[in-house]
Amino acid sequence: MTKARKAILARLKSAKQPISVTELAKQLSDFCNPVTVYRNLHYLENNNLATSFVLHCSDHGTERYYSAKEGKGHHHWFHCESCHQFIDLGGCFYTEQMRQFETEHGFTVHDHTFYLTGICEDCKQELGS
Amino acid sequence: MTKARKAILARLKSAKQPISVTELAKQLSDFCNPVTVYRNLHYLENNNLATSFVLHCSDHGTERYYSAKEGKGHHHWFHCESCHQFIDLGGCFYTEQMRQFETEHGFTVHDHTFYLTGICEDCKQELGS
DNA sequence: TTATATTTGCAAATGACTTGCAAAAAGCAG
DNA sequence: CTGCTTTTTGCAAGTCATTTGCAAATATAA
Ligand SMILES: [Mn+2]
Ligand SMILES: [Mn+2]
Ligand SMILES: [Zn+2]
Ligand SMILES: [Zn+2]
Repeated sequence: MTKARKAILARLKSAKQPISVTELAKQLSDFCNPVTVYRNLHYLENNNLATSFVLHCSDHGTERYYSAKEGKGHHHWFHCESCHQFIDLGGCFYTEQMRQFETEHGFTVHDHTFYLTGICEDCKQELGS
Repeated sequence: MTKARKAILARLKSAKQPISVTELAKQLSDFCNPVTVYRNLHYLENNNLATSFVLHCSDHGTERYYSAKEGKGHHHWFHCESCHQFIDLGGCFYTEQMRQFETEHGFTVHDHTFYLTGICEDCKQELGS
């Protein structure tokens, strides 16, 4: 495992929330090239060391966010469109319902996306109201 | 209301599922410019005549999909990554849970995204297995 | 119909993400 | 350690959805 690879994985592990590639590349900018970040994130995801999802935020547009995959299963998140922090909503609670949909409609689910966007408690206060 | 606007809204209304801007622009290509499609979709959404969401499909990448907003509330969808058709999962059933999350975490939800991706029944057969 | 406001097309820009290619680093055998 | 093979990296350039500036065309108001 190369040092760029190690650094990226370490950064993902130390984060308590998903990070966008843009942000990650910025943080590692004097360590490696953005292209290397992209390539290694693919590598990490293919090797089950990381997971990602695509989220659209009004300020930052559409980006892919990554987290390290350490034991704990699939989580869902709330994203604050003011401070851009994520709040963990806990483990996935849709497995049952997805099975239901599968039998009901005959399709096979490969993946699912669920997230909330809005304003977090702290930002509500800072922005008054 | 201009004729481009009317044509776009008509197309959205006649569709029984969300359409990507790319697809919509292609369908209306000898009628108006893609830029006009983009601009009018923004107009329609701002005026509550259409809704949209961003979805990532392995084949087509990340795109925004639009539907006409005719009475019926917010729906969720399954997207087939083989034939790229959407299957309606019915009206939104998360309002209750979102209120729950709001009180639990103190944030205010402005929007939410939920969708499934996979292979539809027909495509499973065609692709054997 | 004329004046004013809005919309359209075209060309160019943006921004996330990918790709070709040659140099650099990592793995491996001796 | 050393020479050799494989993988990874950086750089430049490309792709693709979406946006923007600007002047011409169209719609709306007077
Ligand atoms: Mn954000
Ligand atoms: Mn698709
Ligand atoms: Zn916040
Ligand atoms: Zn299908």
